[in-house]
Amino acid sequence: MVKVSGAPEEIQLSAGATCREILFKALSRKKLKEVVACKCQERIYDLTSELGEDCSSLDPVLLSSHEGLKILRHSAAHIMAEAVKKLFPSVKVTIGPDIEHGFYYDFDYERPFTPQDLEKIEARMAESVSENKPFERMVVSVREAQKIFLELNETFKLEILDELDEDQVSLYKHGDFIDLCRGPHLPSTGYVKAFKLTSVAGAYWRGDEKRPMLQRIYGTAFASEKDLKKHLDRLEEAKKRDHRKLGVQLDLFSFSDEAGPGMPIFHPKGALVRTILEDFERKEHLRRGYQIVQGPQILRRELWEKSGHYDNYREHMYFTHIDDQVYGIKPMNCLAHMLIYKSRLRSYRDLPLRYFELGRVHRHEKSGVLHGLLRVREFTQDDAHILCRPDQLQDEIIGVVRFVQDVMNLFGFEYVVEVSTRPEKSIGSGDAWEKSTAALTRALEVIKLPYGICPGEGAFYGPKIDIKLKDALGRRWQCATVQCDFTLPERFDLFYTGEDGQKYRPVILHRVILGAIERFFGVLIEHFGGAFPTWLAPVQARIMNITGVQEEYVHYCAATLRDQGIRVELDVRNEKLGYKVREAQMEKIPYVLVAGDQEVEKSGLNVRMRGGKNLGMMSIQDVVDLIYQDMDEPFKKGGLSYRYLY
RNA sequence: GCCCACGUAGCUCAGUCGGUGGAGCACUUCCUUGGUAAGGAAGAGGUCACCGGUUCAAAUCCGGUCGUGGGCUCCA
Repeated sequence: MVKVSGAPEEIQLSAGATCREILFKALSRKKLKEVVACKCQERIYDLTSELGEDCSSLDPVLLSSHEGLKILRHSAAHIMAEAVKKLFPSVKVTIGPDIEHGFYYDFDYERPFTPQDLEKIEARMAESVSENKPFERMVVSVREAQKIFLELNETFKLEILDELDEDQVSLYKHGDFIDLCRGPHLPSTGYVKAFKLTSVAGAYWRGDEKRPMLQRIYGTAFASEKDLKKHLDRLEEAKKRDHRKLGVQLDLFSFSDEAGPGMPIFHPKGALVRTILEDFERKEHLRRGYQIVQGPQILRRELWEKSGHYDNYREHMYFTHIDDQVYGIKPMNCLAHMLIYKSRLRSYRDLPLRYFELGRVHRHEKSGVLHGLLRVREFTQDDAHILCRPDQLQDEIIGVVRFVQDVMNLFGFEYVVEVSTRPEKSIGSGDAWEKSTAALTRALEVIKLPYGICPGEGAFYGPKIDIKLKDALGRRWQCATVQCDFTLPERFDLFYTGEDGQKYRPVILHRVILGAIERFFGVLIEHFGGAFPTWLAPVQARIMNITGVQEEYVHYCAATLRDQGIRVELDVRNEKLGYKVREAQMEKIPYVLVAGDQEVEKSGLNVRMRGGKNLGMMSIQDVVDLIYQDMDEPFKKGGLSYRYLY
């Protein structure tokens, strides 16, 4: 017997029955139309699959569900591959999975696809959809599959087959297009009601830059035109939040061809926001037992050799010469911190030592990866190195992760946590890697923070916990990170004197909270859509007069607010009030303070909040208190306390 | 670094078949003194990213360089 969720009774399971047959008995015709696959014990099957005897409960997978959408997109990728093969018979197909917001398929072809090609492919796909061809699943031996793909001259498929361990593989066929594929797929092509090809891009075969460059076509597909339109509208919305666009509009920062790519230039308002962020960080670090330090911008090459950077990180470094000496411009801040530790003997009583530096680093990032403020060549890290005894490691990691949580909550960020393990190019013993990886995961388990694992993604000197934030388009960017390092203490021969008078090696944690101020600022702009919370807003209030009569009064008001640390601007231009209000609104200034004759008479200001809400007239001191309260609000939740005043 | 697309005024964008470059906003001046998202008029503003080629003639066609965008790879 099989229990089908959503059906009133259990269904008799006859040998060789397919999912479709069982669902046919269990569900209404109307509901059945929405079903594209079924799920049994966390595995998803095609409707045409036969159910095993052990299947006791069956979940229909609806087209509108997350899983249904993935199947739809994967099938759309097949339909695209079919269309491409028809239009360009000499292409070779490779792989084509569904991805977060759509799908792609990589092709090997003698020339790149043009936007015009995409239109033709889309038209061909539409034909295939209207023919409503069934997807057929076939299970064959690897040998048979090899024969088929050899005949089709699909060499990439043969390569995949060679690497498979299984004896049997599944093939999917719709019309005359056949593909090696695990599935599952839609019952037929007609289910793909709404799709759009979005872009072409180069992509290396198997993501390896030494292998051939393939042509990747990206597309997206939805269960209905309405959903597709909603998605495209969301993309349009996201563009408005793009930090590069807002950076120009709000006059926060710029890039200049003359200065060079990846070199951000902070304008007064952007520089003020980051100054506040940095000021907050300095105070918060001091509060949490860190010590502020500062190292030089360039250090001798020999020191980079000693640390291992010269061997492992050289291609990302810039070098310069002083007299006959080669100096490396720092891409990381650790070196000087090591020297501070070494500058005197350390006792076990001194540990942990937490050295904090807002360190400006330079890294030679490949030209193709630069991206607004989110990837630049010069940036400032809120970097710290914690030197501690092995028995303190656990608590220190927990302290850092808690710090990250507090700060992310302050801004209201959602984040993803990942543990990255040993990469191919790395230094240190296997034992040290294992120990430090375990220390990281154990810390996350202690504070019950869910995490994923990224195999081989660690830094060359140790494993790490990464905390990633999303930008307006949902792309993930690494911000906070905690990295274990058992090798730097050895390379620098760091030690402390233990209780017994013997020498012991300290352990190092490299860690950042915001990560790079530049990147964090970029993500922050997108997170708030440019409307910074009052404590961070470069201009907190704009004061404006209605006519020239009140000009002297608004100058007085501005001076009064400024005296109490409020960041105010004055707008006394000969313009109508509506015009001045509109401008302040577009600049996303939290408070508009208006003075007309009534306000002058009563020594008050009329308060309009960002977004349009009008609070009416208040005394000047009440306005100051209101803004103070607004500045303090985000900190109350987390038990933090901070106010930037000048 | 690799693949594709793009580069016109401070910003957003027109510019046909190759024939001495346009609009809106912003800016300056003048008029207007107006109560919560754009009052009116006039003016100024460009080596069409840069270099080279084809042509009687190039923003426009071709090549190169630089930069930007979307990906790949890499990473905070």
